[in-house]
Amino acid sequence: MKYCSISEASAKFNIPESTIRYYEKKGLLPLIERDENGRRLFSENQMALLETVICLKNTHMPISGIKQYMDWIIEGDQTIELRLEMMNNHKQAVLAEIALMTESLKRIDFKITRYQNRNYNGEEGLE
Amino acid sequence: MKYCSISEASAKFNIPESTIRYYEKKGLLPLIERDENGRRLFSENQMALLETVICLKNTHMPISGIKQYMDWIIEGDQTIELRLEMMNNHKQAVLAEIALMTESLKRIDFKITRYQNRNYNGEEGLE
DNA sequence: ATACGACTTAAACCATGGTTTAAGTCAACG
DNA sequence: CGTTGACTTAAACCATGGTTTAAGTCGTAT
Repeated sequence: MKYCSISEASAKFNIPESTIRYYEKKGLLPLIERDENGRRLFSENQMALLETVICLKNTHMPISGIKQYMDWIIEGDQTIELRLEMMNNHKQAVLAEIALMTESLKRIDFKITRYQNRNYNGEEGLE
Repeated sequence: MKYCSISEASAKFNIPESTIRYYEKKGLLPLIERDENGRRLFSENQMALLETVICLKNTHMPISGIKQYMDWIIEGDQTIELRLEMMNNHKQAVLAEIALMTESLKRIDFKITRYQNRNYNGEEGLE
């Protein structure tokens, strides 16, 4: 099994080392091993967990939620129902956010079109 | 022309009055009129501008960016090119963010499926 | 030997985006 | 007349999510 240093993990996922340390301190990355000098060793399992953290972060789950999820993973199989429910809820929240952004983007597109055509016919106000 | 009070604007867009005041203080809502007692009066134009602020906020434009856009609106037609460029750039940023969220959602969906089927065949690690 | 680079820690610091508080003004209602 | 409700202000406060700093340890290359 190959292990990664923090710099390799940082480079692989393109996030600062300081952020990885911060995540560990916040409990998002439990069970990270250390070498004989106290340096973090990321196993493939840990790299997968880090990728999961990033994935949840990309979809705007708060730190507290990610921590809860990670705590449940560590607890083991008896938390699968809880994790399933959490991911289902999160999925709905993400879909709602994407829908809101997509809707807002329509209005932005409308502005772009208006600016491109300079359609100011007196009905449009200031914008 | 009908005017709205801050409480009506708050109710219409479902955001706290304190947030509207904060936006005005930050320069996102310029030229708001006042009645003889100093209370804010939102014209239809102002309501449209507030909706624009909310739209940009929904798509995660920072306050500083929204302020720049509003400043350009106040400046008038000579800033149309700048506004067009800004909205085009912002649109690309929003599309990129939606793409990232959509991609991350795929991984979440994969977890959901795995939890539903309880497919733990020894190759999956802890999750 | 020493200096460099990669790492460690705890704690301080920072930006962003609001929210809350305290103190006050005004108009209308009982 | 007084109190209630809707509003005003400036300033303090807060949560979130990191980032930076300072001081130190280790292994390796010169």
